[in-house]
Amino acid sequence: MNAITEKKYGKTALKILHCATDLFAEKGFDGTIMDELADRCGVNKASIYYHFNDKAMLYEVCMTHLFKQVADQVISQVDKADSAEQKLKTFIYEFAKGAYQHKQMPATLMREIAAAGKNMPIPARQQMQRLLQTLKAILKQGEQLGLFRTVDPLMTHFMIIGSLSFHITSEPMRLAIQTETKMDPTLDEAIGHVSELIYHALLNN
Amino acid sequence: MNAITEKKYGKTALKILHCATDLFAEKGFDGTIMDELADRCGVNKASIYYHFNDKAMLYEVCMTHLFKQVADQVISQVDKADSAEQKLKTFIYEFAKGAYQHKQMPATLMREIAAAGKNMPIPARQQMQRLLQTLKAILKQGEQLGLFRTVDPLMTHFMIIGSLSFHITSEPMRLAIQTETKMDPTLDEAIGHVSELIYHALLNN
Amino acid sequence: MNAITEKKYGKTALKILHCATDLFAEKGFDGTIMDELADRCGVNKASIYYHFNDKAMLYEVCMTHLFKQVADQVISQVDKADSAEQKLKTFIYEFAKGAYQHKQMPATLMREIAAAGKNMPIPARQQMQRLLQTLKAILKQGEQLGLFRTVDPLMTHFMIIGSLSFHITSEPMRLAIQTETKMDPTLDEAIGHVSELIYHALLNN
Amino acid sequence: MNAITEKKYGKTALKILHCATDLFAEKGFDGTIMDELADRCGVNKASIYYHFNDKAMLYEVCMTHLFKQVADQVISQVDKADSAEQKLKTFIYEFAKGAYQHKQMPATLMREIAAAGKNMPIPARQQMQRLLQTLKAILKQGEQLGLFRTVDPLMTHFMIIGSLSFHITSEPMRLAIQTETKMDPTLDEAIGHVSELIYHALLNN
DNA sequence: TATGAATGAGAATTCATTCAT
DNA sequence: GATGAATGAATTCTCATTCAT
Repeated sequence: MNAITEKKYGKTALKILHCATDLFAEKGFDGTIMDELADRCGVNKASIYYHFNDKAMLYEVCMTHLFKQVADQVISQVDKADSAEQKLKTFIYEFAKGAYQHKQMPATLMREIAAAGKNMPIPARQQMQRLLQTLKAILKQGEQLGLFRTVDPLMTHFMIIGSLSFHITSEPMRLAIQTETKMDPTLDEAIGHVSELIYHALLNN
Repeated sequence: MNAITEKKYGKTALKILHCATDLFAEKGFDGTIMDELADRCGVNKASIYYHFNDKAMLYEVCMTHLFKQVADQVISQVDKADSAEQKLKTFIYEFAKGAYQHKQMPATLMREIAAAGKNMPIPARQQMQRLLQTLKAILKQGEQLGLFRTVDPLMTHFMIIGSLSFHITSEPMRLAIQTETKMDPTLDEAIGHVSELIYHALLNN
Repeated sequence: MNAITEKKYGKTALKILHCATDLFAEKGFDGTIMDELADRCGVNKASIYYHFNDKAMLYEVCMTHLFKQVADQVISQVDKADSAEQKLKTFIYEFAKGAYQHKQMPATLMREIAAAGKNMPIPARQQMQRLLQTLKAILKQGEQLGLFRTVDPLMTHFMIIGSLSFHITSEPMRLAIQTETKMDPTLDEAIGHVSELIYHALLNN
Repeated sequence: MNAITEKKYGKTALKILHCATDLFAEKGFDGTIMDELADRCGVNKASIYYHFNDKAMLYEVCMTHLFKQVADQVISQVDKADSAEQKLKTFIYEFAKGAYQHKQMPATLMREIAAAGKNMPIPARQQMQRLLQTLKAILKQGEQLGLFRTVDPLMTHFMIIGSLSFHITSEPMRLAIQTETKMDPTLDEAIGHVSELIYHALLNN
């Protein structure tokens, strides 16, 4: 049971939340139109305002839940891993999986970063901070053990989430572009490739 | 002399084009307001419509020129390099430099990829294709020489532009976040780090 | 209860429809300004767009209802008449009366014919077709009985609606021009004169 | 040599005048856009303002010339006719011919009458007055000689110009409507029919 | 809670007209 | 006289938000 499906939201509110998360990811905050949202979820427009105060608030709730889901998942799995090496692999893998499963997240993240985070709701931003802190700890530990090259953690963080976000979000474009009728790799293969690539980049030697 | 400053556009049109490119990168297509644009460039709003037919057309011209500049620069430098290894390094380095110098480009690219390319003007998209083709050729050559690991070129392409776009675009956020008062690396250092990281990921062994 | 006042339209929509029909007749499609319309009916401009999608759609609804009203009235009365002679008289008289009562109709008709019907909404045009078919049937019947001269029905149709439209629509001009202070004939007198004139023109001998 | 082709207008001005007359007839004053006009005559927009002060002035010149041409032709021919009967026939015939040859005239007339003459430039209106006075004289004479029925001259005037204007202007619509592939009558046949019809209506007995 | 209707404040676009050359 | 560029004042249409029921 994820954050959004929890207690406090009724059936209508949940419908709104899900459609809104999709729509915001698809069109961005400015490109999302409340009428269209209402149509999409088959809910009266005024209902949206009844359940969420306004567009900005709705955005905040959507984004916070979206980012929290992924952050929670990544962090909880990382915590279970033993070695720095395993933790790093887990971090990459779980972030990739979370982003794959919640494609609205990398899409939104890209828009927000493009906008220099000016529209990113604070609570959503905090979720990204949690992930960054987690990575920092892993890198520090691995570095101290001589496993990883010494890298700037922030730069590394953005490389990981950047590579994966681009990779995942560009899937529809890739399929459209691909002239050779080569099948796109499966979810796990793709994640595997990308995370290996990144992991490779960080590894000492 | 880059594409935009060429003949064909007068002083006013150029002013509009430059401001618009900035504004679109900053706020996205939907977030950009024509009144604000007119104000920014100190031009009458109707003038914008005189020179460019509408917002969409203006966007197309801006984006095409923006992407063409970077693509031209990358490709021309890659062509000058000798070995596959040097070409790859050049590709990464020049893309990074171009994106650094034209920060509107990675920002826009991120928004467009987030929108699954649905708003990306065709001519701008073609510039990205040129870059992809260039990388493909490099990877093929390097692979045949046994220098590079066998990687999916599309995936690799997105990793390179994804990492760098995130890195460059997140600069303001990084500066804001950075609690420790550590100086941000200089342009060349930053580019160097990131490109080395990526290069490392692709290298055999 | 006429077509416009029927169910389907609420109070506000009806107000808009009535004012718009007047304004379109007065100023034509291009001369009608939405702000002015909003002011005239004391309704917010956005309400117009809420009820009718855009200016063109509003025009279509207005015109269709306007022409339908007159066509319905004419045709239902013609159906009640017995002889071809009576039917022709009824046709002319009822069209004249309808046009007199709904002066927006001849005015609009004139503009539309002047524009070669290029802006006439299809459903409104169909109402004119119904009238033409009705007249055709009358003329055919009267001709077969040897009552009417053999005339081109289309030409006759345009003569009837042309004469009456000009007559009715020119009323304000006539009143303005008329130097001699002769009272304008009453509604029925005027209709009587004109329709007699036309009737005369068609009659055998 | 008609009024427009006379001395005072150069080649460019004449081109503008002709195109403008067409365009005004086609789209009306409000529907005519100066850019479109400039395009149509292949003349720079500023040139139009150089030759004619503004849109209203251009309209006045066009309309005055247009209406004067027809009025002159009708009146000069009527003057040549002997009997009241001949004069009436000539009036109808020449008006029809003039309107046929200058189709912009009936089209404009219809729009102007629909607008209750509110936009009709004074000089153009005066041309219509000249025609009306001519008809009045004819009718009076014919009436006194017992040839014509006693009819309201204004009403009669509008019937004549109304019938003919509708007939002439509706030609494209008639051709479009005509399901039976019956040829449209030739110019003279059509004029003959309509004028006979009208003449019939006025004749005593 | 839900909904159709309403609305003020925009935002895109158009258009007659003017200006500088 | 001619022309490309510029512009202020509309004008159409949109959209987040609120209201009444």
